[in-house]
Amino acid sequence: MSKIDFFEKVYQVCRQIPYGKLTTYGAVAKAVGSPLAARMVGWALNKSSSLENPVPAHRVLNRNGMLTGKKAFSHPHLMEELLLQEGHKIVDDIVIDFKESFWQPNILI
DNA sequence: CACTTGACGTCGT
DNA sequence: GACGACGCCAAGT
Repeated sequence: MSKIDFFEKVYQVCRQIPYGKLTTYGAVAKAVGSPLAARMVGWALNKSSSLENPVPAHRVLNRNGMLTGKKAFSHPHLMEELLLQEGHKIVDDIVIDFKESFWQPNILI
C-alpha cells in the first residue's frame, strides 16, 4: 500500500469498522504494520477528535474489551452509550459480546 | 534537547 | 492464574 503516516493508517482502518462491529488497538496496530505499537493507536484516536473527519473510536477497545478510552470522549458515558446504541452489552465498562462482534481489519502495510 | 507520558500488548516471574 | 516489567512510537513538557 501507499506509504502513509502511521496515524493516517490508523484512521483509515478505524473508518473501515462496520456498524455494530468492534476491534482492538492491537488488531489495528497489526493492520498498520506495527503490532507492538498498540499505544500509538490510542494516541492517534485521541488526536482524531481534532480531525475534520472523525473516526468511530468508540468501536476500538483494548484486548479485554474494556472501554479504557471512554474518558477521552466529550462525555465519559458517550462511548458506552454509542456501543449500547449499536446493540452491544456493556457491564462494568466491559463489552460482553465483544468477542462475538470482533472485527479483524484488513492488513494495509 | 532529554525525559515523561499515553485510549496497549506480550513475555516473564 | 495474578502481578510486574519491558517494548513499542510519537507527542507534550
